[in-house]
Amino acid sequence: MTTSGAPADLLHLDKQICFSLSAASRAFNSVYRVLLKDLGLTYPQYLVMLVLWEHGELPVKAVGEHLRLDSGTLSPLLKRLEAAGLVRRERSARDERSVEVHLTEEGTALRERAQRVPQRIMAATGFELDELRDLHARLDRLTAALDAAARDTAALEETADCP
Amino acid sequence: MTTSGAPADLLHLDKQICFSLSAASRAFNSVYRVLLKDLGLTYPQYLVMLVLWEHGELPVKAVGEHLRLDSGTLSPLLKRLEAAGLVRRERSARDERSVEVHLTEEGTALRERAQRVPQRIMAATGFELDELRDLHARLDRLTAALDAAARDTAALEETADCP
DNA sequence: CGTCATTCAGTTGTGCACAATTCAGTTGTG
DNA sequence: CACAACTGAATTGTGCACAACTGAATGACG
Repeated sequence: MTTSGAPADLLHLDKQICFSLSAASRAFNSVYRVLLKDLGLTYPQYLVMLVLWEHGELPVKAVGEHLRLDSGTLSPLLKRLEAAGLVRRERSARDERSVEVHLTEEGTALRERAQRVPQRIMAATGFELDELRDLHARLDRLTAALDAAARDTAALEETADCP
Repeated sequence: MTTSGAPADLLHLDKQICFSLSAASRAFNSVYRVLLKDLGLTYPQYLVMLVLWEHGELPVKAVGEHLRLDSGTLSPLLKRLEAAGLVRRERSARDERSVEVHLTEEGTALRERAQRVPQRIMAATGFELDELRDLHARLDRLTAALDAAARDTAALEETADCP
């Protein structure tokens, strides 16, 4: 595949598609930011709280697996949640390497106030529930494919010239 | 609308949907990161270059409008592109407030090597062109709705209790 | 003509994402 | 038991997103 086989059109299309994903992500982020300001949470902090509300106490590692975030992102984020009084972090007794994240009473209580967030987000999207679910499914399929491609870096490196 | 009207299910669904968007965005980012390493570009830098390749020289302001990014993000990013020798920044003669971003020869030449990126991305997604276009359209519609909602913060603040 | 609001780029500060590294704790193997 | 390999969290450094602010240049209006 030579470069001349890929017209500028493709670059233009790429701009539209990759831009629309990052724009959508930032737009979502910005709407969540407004709604979450009341709760004193950022969007990633909200995601962490959702995981904890759903599963109760979890090791940092497990939180990271649910959200695909590593310790480099989670450690400072969890410290901020702890400083805000929403969680406690405690070294696990059975494995001293592991740190368990517990909800405080305040953290548990915040769930009540968070209940109204999703509906307001849905209202802001103007999408029907079905449509959101459909989008959700597509995005997950996309993510799975991209992850597979990223994991197999070598294959990705060669797609351009080794069929 | 009371909180008891919003069952925990909605929080669970919200987790799935908002998580899948941020996950998709990060997965895309990570695949682009691999492909763009060759070109010495990050993903946002690539977006800026796409805009410049398409439109030629532009004031910083215009670049920001194309990508919905503000000067706080663009100023340091453009400095890095300048340090890499891909663009020059020059105060506009006719309006000294404005800074025009020009492609250098090197920046223009990079376009050739960028041509192959979109196809490799598409291969990584495993999506057909039509499907990507469809996703693109949905995401844009979503972004437009979210932007409208965010812009009208007051309305958003009230959706929960003031019909 | 001078003042004042606006516009544009840049800076500062906070928070997130991620790669790379560090370090303590754990586990497997000889 | 000893030692190597691994694991989990934290730290460091780079870059992006965005809010809030600064400061210079412009333009409008009295």
